[in-house]
Amino acid sequence: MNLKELAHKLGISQTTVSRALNGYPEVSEATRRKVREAAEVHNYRPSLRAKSLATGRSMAIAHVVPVSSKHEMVNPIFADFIAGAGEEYARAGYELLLSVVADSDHDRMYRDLVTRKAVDGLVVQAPTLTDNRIPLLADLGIPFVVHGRSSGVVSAYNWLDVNNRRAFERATGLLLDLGHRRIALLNGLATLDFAHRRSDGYKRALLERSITIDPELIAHDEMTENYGYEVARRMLAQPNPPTAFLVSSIIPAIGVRRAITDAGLEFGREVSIVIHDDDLSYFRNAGDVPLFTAVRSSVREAGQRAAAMLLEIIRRREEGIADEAPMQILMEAELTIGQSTGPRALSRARAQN
Amino acid sequence: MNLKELAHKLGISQTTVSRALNGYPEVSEATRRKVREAAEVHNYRPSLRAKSLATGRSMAIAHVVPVSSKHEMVNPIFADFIAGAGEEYARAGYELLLSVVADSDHDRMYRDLVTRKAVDGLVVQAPTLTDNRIPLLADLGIPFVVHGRSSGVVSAYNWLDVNNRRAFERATGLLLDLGHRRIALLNGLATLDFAHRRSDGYKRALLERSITIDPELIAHDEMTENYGYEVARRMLAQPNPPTAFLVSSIIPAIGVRRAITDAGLEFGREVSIVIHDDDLSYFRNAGDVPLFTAVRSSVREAGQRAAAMLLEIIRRREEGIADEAPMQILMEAELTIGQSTGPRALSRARAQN
DNA sequence: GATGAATATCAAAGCGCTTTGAAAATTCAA
DNA sequence: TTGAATTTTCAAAGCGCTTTGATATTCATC
Repeated sequence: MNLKELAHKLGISQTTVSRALNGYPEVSEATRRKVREAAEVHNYRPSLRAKSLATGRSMAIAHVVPVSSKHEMVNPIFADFIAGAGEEYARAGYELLLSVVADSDHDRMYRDLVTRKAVDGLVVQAPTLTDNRIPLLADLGIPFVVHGRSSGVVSAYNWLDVNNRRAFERATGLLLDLGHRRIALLNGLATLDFAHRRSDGYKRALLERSITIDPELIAHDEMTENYGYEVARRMLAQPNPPTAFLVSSIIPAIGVRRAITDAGLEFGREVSIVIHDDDLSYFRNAGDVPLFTAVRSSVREAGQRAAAMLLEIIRRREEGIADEAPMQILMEAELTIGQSTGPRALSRARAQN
Repeated sequence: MNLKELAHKLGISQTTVSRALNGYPEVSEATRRKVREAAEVHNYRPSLRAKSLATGRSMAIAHVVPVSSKHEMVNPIFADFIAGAGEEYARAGYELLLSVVADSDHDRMYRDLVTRKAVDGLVVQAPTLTDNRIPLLADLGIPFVVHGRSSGVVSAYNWLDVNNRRAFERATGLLLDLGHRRIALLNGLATLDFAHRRSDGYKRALLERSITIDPELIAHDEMTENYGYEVARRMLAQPNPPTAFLVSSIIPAIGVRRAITDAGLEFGREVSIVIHDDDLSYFRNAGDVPLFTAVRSSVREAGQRAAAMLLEIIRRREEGIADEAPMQILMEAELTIGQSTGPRALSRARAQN
């Protein structure tokens, strides 16, 4: 059933049917009701393709999720981010186009999506230190929002980010307050911008207390469980092992915990952990006293808000509202104390048994 | 730059340009080359919307991923499944449309996607025991592939599944061979079909050895880390605790492991675990001797093969090849021994210390 | 009852591509 | 050299919708 047939069936022009269904005012309530009923009865839905060709809008947003070219991995936190964004898109009648693409092909992918007019807007995930996707998209002139920031990009753009520096500065501060001096940082991939902001926060807190930074205690990699395990195991076997770990995600933190217990040490007593908690739905760090002490920021909420921001940008552009200052949201992480942290005094005492 | 402009620029008709770019034979090599070059220079890409309207194909596949309505969770294994499928789609020039929708809205979503002609095919995820999406899609007459099966659906349909029954029968058999008699099963949501097949395999293995099934040792829920932890903790505190756990995913298994060590028991010695391993990229159960003994089947490969199957079905339909028997692939899981299993004799001896 | 404004409907053009059926250009055989 | 066969190109129709500009209808006003 298409528009033509429906109009014919009703003995009304296509114009009127189209207007009736799209809520235009220049159609009488009587006909509007008749049209609505007929559409319902015959289960009529306008063809998306025809509609988007006619309107010039495709009512779709693309998320290009990077797949690590080395390891062919796709980060599970995207699942929650996309769930949040998808919710918002569904509400507004947008579709979500997902491309899983090796980092190296991102440029071509974005260019393609834009020049083929596949989508009305884009979300950029996991920006690197100087991410050339940002100038590229700005150049292509399509609305986009970055989840995170790219320190090396000077031009202004729309982004939504967590205050990673502050979060990690606070987390480090907490461990310092507990007396820890050898604090390991298990960070994400060194190419990613957020990892640098986290390092910055960590280092700033240490330097403020005049503690020299030991590069041996800093690791960068894909945030898998196994990475957490292997690095923690190695570090704990050192002559002067860390008494605390700051871990960029709950997933490697699970590995760190495993390494701690494997080494016969007591988690949260002899060795402390603070994590960045994305509030992943399958890894809720919940409970009265959650397992991990954490700086928490829901990635699902980030997805939802990034999507809302993008839709707002698109709306404004369509209404011809002049491009004002770019939209930028900085979310603060909240610190919650769990079972994974304790004073260093105790841990040293125990370790000396 | 659109087709008309490009054709005008070349002083050639749109027809010829279109044919040249789409590789039709009725165009001379000389003009084809000229057209290709010009397209390259002016960065011309045909508009997806116009193309799909003209051809009737939208070159897109939808995956509707269920979000648990109770808990608003989205399963991280979809990330890997979709990565596998996305790879295949990209290769064939298809887009992936992702809808994250509460179970209750699936019907409407599917109906919408089809009647609005948004996609050429669909993948059905996480089928329930008698999943009404299958007859619905068959009725709508659109190509689709089910990841998993639905026991209550009698009509034939295209699916790709792991032999869950066999896998769990083997896994249970292994634990029985090791002398375990109290074996707990931590399954997925009871509404999902795969959970029943796994239960079946488990029960069959027990009954074959005349071991009565203790419903107290069977749990069903969303496969989170916390679920594994809580259930295992409760079971281990029982008067007659299990000596082994069969766990439906590596994620709750991590929780089970936590409960075991929390209880002061030795993982892999006093209490054994066998998992179903989806080979998730961020939770690789790898190494010379992997952490968990597992029946493994890569969900990423499943995604890739399901996508390939769907594209083949679409291809056949387009070429007017008569609808033959539906396509069905049953993948066998492979059993690998890890550090998480040991004989019961030892575990009992230890437990009695 | 005539006039103008407001309201309701319509026919037709256009979105950017593919594809059909016809025409033009080229090749080949006689 | 000519006519048929073949190859190459083209103009125009059509995909299913929205939207423009025009027309028909209703209503209030003088």
